[in-house]
Amino acid sequence: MSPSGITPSRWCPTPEQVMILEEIYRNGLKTPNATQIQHITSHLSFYGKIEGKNVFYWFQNHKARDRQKLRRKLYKQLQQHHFLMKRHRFDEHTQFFHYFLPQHVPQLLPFPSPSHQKEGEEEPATEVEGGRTTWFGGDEGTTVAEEDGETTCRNGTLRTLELFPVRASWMKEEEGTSGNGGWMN
Amino acid sequence: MSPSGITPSRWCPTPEQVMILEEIYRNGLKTPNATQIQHITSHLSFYGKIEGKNVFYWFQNHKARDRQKLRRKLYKQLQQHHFLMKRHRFDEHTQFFHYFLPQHVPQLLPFPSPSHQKEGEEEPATEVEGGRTTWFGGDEGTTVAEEDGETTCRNGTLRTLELFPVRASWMKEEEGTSGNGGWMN
DNA sequence: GCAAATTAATGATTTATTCAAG
DNA sequence: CTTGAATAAATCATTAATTTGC
Repeated sequence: MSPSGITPSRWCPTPEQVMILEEIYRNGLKTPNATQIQHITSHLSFYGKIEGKNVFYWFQNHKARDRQKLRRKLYKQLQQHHFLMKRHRFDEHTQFFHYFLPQHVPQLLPFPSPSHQKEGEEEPATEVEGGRTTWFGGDEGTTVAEEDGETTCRNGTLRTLELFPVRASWMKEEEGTSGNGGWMN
Repeated sequence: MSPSGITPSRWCPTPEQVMILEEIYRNGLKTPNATQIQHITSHLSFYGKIEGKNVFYWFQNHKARDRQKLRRKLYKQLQQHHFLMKRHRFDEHTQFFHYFLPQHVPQLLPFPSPSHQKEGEEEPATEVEGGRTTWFGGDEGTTVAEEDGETTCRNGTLRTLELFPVRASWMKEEEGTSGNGGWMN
């Protein structure tokens, strides 16, 4: 590659360029027209080499991956579709409330199968999770510590603890896939 | 510290819990789903009182403040480049200028709130703050057209020369068409 | 050294966006 | 055009660090 000198094979956006593009996108411009592309390009060229097609492709890819991500999320949530029941509580408008709506159903199925790609949308190439290793006890969630009255706020018993498998399989789940199971009761 | 019997009003993570949470985060888990939150919670409960919502909020806050930190950093970079002051001379009579640049670029980076200066960073004192996003709100003289899609071609009043052929389908919302309108250079 | 006063961190809530379905 | 669900941004509130005068 790079036959003549130091010509990169493809556009390498600078952090500023990415940031500005994302901000433009977030502000509502999802598909710029030609004029907009031209102007965005000329402004971004201040931060590095860039041409119109880079901007065009960036918006196309960004929008596509946005939709893809959201669709995958919705798909996973549809897998657990049963437990979308309304509860009426005083805090039902809070963020974490919506997060815990489903009860214990996520445990029924260990996890979404690693090969559950929906039709054409994927790219995850996630290294497959190994055994599901339900290495957590029967703790059922909340407040498992004993109530000894001691608040135990930042008890200084800092010792070299062996971290439990923090790079275990379940952590490798992709970001943004926050399916809502019942983590709160 | 809270004396015995007094329940602290909020979760006070132990150093072990914080360490483990940070380790998990660093290893790539930014938004745990409900099942993951359950697992983390039940394991962290070994080190002290904790419940699911604490884990949930911890990740939310940690991720948000990570982003915030990074955004501040990039903001400084942008600031030293004087991006906000830079304007291209030929922009000022164009559609792009009116509906894109002046209102939106200044608020590209919602930098930290002016009330709380975190780590010795001074307010940039840019006076371009008030404008609310008037993306498509041409209420005054700029009401030439709905300016998405066919640009200025409604009445046949093509005022200036077209820098780009503004007609292609990819301008609408259609991204299936890979044919460019000749804007690629 | 020691608390009151002040400031910085951070846990917990609220508000605004976003996408897509109805 | 409205609504649901998810979540990021912004904000509120409380705890911890620290400064300060004695």
